[in-house]
Parts: sequence; structure tokens; C-alpha cells
Amino acid sequence: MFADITLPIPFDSFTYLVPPAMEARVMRGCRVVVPLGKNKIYTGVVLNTHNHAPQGVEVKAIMKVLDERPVVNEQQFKFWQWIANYYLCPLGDVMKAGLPGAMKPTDERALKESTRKRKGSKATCHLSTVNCQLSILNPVQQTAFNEIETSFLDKNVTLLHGVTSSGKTEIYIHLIDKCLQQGKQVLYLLPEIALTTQITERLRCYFGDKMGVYHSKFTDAQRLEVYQRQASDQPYQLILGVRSSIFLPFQQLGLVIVDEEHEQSYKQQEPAPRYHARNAAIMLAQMFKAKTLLGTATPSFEVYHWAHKNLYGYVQLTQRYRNMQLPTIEVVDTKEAKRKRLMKGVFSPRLIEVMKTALERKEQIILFQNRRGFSSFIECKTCGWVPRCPHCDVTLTLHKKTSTMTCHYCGYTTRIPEQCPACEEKKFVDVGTGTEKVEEQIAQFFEGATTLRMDLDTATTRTQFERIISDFSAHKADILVGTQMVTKGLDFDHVSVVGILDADTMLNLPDFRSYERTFQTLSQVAGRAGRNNTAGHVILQTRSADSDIIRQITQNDYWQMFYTQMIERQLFHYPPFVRLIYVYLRHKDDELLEHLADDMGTRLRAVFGDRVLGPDRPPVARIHSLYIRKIMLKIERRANTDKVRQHLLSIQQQMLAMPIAKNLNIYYDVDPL
DNA sequence: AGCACGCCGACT
DNA sequence: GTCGGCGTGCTC
Repeated sequence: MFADITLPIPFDSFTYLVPPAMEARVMRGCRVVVPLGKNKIYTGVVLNTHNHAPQGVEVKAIMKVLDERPVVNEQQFKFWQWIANYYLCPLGDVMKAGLPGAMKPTDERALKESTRKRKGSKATCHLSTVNCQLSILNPVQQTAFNEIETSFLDKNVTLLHGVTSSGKTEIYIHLIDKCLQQGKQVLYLLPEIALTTQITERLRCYFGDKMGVYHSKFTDAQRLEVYQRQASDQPYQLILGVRSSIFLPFQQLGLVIVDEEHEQSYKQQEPAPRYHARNAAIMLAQMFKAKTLLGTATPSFEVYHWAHKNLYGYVQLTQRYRNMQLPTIEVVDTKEAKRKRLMKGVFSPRLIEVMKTALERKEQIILFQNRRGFSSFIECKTCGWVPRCPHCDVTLTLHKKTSTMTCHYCGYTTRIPEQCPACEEKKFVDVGTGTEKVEEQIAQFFEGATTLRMDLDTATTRTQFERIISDFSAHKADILVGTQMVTKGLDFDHVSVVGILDADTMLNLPDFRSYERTFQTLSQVAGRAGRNNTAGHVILQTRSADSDIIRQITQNDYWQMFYTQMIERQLFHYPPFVRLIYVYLRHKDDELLEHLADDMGTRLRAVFGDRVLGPDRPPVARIHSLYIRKIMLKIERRANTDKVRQHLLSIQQQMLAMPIAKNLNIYYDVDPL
């Protein structure tokens, strides 16, 4: 007897011999320990058993069976396969993402693991009374709740479009409650950064130990516990989790909530599987005939489009909690201020004025600058030499606090040079502005004001992130300066002013989504202003003050912006009108890569015609010492995805079969962001 | 993805 | 004379 085993490496499966003594125990969904290569040991999952000996390879035998019962159920297998097919990656990559680390040891520990019998769940009491029953929907929320229920009668997916602090969470809680009462499970997805203690405690208060939390920052043991509990006959009824929680075993899923649906972090970029947790969750729900609710204040165009086309239901919440006013957004033209030499560093006179007034009133301020570090890069004043990353095709970002320069792609870090290696002069100028420089300029122009900084450098861990938030909430600082991080659904009570220091860098990115993103980010950051009866004041500094997009942002005119962009996207064939697939080729030899990419482009064109664009050098054309080419495919929405996949994989095989392409690395990004 | 095998520089 | 650098080849 043989068994096909999927392992946590980028292949679909390997075939192993099942020793006669194990035949009864090797079944689909059970984990086994197998040898691989010279002396590696992996934990894999049995896909199926058969009696076809593989040809041309020496078959190795399974060393141990770890489970008496399957730990991966049929629904999960179906879901894994869907991910592998849709996102064009080997099943092993999905398995790697789908099982918690503790369930797939890759060394001798796997052999030491004792055979798991019954999935032992701790006999916790599931009848604990809910202790915050304080919760009644206001009339507006009640209407939205009813509309969602009605929409679920004939729609599987519904978009809840609700402005910041319109009370979406309250509505979720009531929907969850109702679903649990029907004996069904709920999956509540949040972006990594938004899954804070705040929201966990709020839900814990309603659902007690019916709720399990699944977070990537948890220890292996904690995640294992949740997984095993879900596979047991006493699973959590509610899972509050980040994107990877879509891989947990469910038995009676009735509702999936994807909060902050527009968040880009739902799309896993690296490593494979490059899946979009929101879209995968919709598929997961469909497999259970469950409903999906997508919540956000700034819908992604894709989701809004489907709602507009009536494929998704649509429910709107336009009123803020306790009738709080949306902040007013004031545009400040920095081009003008710069020309008149009125700028003090990154601050326009108007922003300084507004900030000073707020500080005098002991109100708090958030400053948004979408770049970390001190400056974008430094430049030799004499010869113009710029330090670059030796592995990636980018400039190094200056971090003044640590006297280092860092590559934001690979993390390469080096000290600031004493003198220019090109001309030996010792004078450098820094170009561009990052959060660190903003922090320094605050000290310079706002004497006595205390500052907290929140970006990838100061908030590396969740604890640090929450520390900054709680410190700022407790008014331990007057000003919070940060990157995108400051926009992530944080509620502060004393923030009266939000300053967007430079809206242009985001708008000018070479990306068909840059307007959509800028609108989302700026609306989100603007929503941080004005809580607790204080009318918020947002100052938006820009060099293109009279552009349409800036006007749409200030007037919060989502529809107009959506409409304008949709016309363009339809005209130029971009999502949601087509499905994008990026084919990436990587090689350490740039010249050879150029040739191979052209070759693959030709082969793709032979099948897909003018749906193929490129190959092109991506904006960052070298990362980790590998050169990169990108080929773009624009596939019609109605196209058969299986056929597309087969064509792509067959062309990939043709490419990799060429001796010259032996070190070529090909991978795909389906529905890229 | 890892990890072993393999061929060239600075050390006892 | 060896230790070890990471290039590249393979995994049932």
C-alpha cells in the first residue's frame, strides 16, 4: 500500500510506502512522519492511499502515524485545494499555511510526539452566562440590522458600509448572537493590526468562553489549542481571528464577518499561498452555505462594485454614534506656501496655527506621514552619490536615531558613511521626509509638546503597538506621529486635530489603485479626529490642492470618486472588470532573465493573445540579489479559471524543462494588490 | 523551502 | 595544511 502525502514544502505531494503494520491507521486527513532527502524528517498529511507504485524513484516508508483520527476534515481539503488552484500554488504551500506550526514539526521532535488519540479538549464550561447583556441597538442600528437580515434572504454576501464610529461592532454582536442561538458557528475576521486587546475584551464580555481568539502573535501552543478545540466535538462557537483563521476546522459555520474589508493586509503577499483572506472567506462561507458580512467605512472598489451590480447586498450606516459630526477637512496648498518660503520644515503656517491652538487647549494631535525612517535617502552634497542596497534595487532609508541606513525591502542595514566613497567629501543632504524627521521637527517648532511615534520601527511587536496606543489614550503625549499604522481603527477621545503632512506621495504612486488607496487611507486617518463631542479638524497638506481627488476626499464623496475611477478601469481593462494575474520570474542573472522572460511572454501570448502585457521590470527590479520580471495577464471575468490554470502550468513546465532555465524561479500573484 | 554537497580564501 | 564561505541541486 502507498500513500500520497502533502508536506509543508512547495510541492503538491510525495508518495510513500505504508508499512503493513500501519495500513489500518494511515487514512486521509491523519498526520504522518516521513523521511525526506538525505536525512530530513517532516510531518505531512495523508491525502489518499492506493497501490500504484511511483515510477523512477526510490520509495521511502512512512515512519510514524501521529493521529488516530483525521485532523484535517473533508471541508478543509476542499478549501485547501480551492486555494491551491485559484492562487496557483502547490498544495504543500497551502498545508504549510493551513496547519499551526506545532502540528508540523520538521525534525526528530516529530518522532517523539506521542500518538494523539481523542482530540482532548479541556472540559471548560460552555454555559457561562454572558455578563454584558448593557446592549440594545439604537433605531438606526436596528434598521441596519434588519436590512442585513433581509439582504441575507437572497444574497450570500452583504456589504455594511458604515462611516467611522457608526456602531458596526454593535450590529456584529447582535448578528453573532443570533447565529450562535441557532447553533451555528461564526468566524469574525480582523486585520492583524486591528485585533487589539480592546476589541477582544469587548467581545469576550458578550460571548465569554464561547469565543476563541486566533492571532499570529500567539505562541505555537496557544494556536495549537485553538485548532484542536475546533476539531473536537466542543468547538468554540465564535472565532475572532486574523486572516489565517480561515484555515481552522469548522463544523457548522453559519456566518463570516470580515471587518475592515478594504484592508490590504488581508492579502498575503509573501510567502505563498498569496491568498486574499476576504475572498477566500467568502468561498469558505459558500462551502458551508453560510453568509458573509463585509464591513468598512471605505469599501474596496471591488466589493462596492459587486454591491452596486446587485451581486452583493448593500446596507449603509451614515450616522455617527451619538450624532457626532464628521470632521471638517481643510486643504492647505503647500506648493504656494513653499514658493513664499513660509514652510517650517514639513509644517505649513496654517497647520502650525491649528496645532498650537489645540495644544493650548490640551487637546491631542495625530500627524500622518506615510514613510518611516528619517529621510527617504541621503545624497552626497558634492557629487550626488546616493547609498543603495547591495541586494535590492532601492535607496537606503536614513534612520537617524540609530545612525543607520536600512533597506526597507530586505532589512539590510549599514552605518552612515563618514565620507562619500565616490568623492571623499563629508557633507550629505537628506532628501524626503519620514516619521523620524517629523518627530525631530515637532521638537523644534513646538517647544514643550510631547510626542509618540508609531511605525514599523517603534511598534515591532503587538505589545509595543498597544503600549503606544494606551499611552496616547492616557494622554501621556500631545502628538502621535506615525505611518499607516495610526489609521487602523483606533479610537481616541481627545484628538481634535489630524494633520496629513503630504497627500501627494500616495497619489503619485505608479499604481492603478493609488486613488482608491489614498481615499481609503486619508478617510480613515481623518476619521480619527473628533471623538467625544469635539468636532474634529483635519488639515490636509498637498501640492495639488485643486485636483478632483483632493476635492472628493474633502467632501467625502465616495460615489463620485468611485464612478470616475470605474470609467477609467473599464476603459483600460483593470479590476474589477478583469481578473489580474501577475507572473513573476526571478533569476540572479539579469541578462539571462531578460531572455527567459521574453520567451515566456511569447509563449503566453500564443495562448492568451493580447491579454498578456510585458514582461516588465517591476518598480523594485531586484530583491535579495534576485532580478525580477513581471508579466501581467488580464483575464475576462467569465473565463474558465481551470483552463487558465492548466495553460499557465503547462507553459511553466515548458519553461522549466529548458536546461538554460534551471535556476529560474516562477511564481504567481493572483488578484494582486 | 531547507539542507547537503562542492569548490575557493584566511587562519593554526 | 584545514575551517568555512554560500552557490546550486534535489527532495517520493
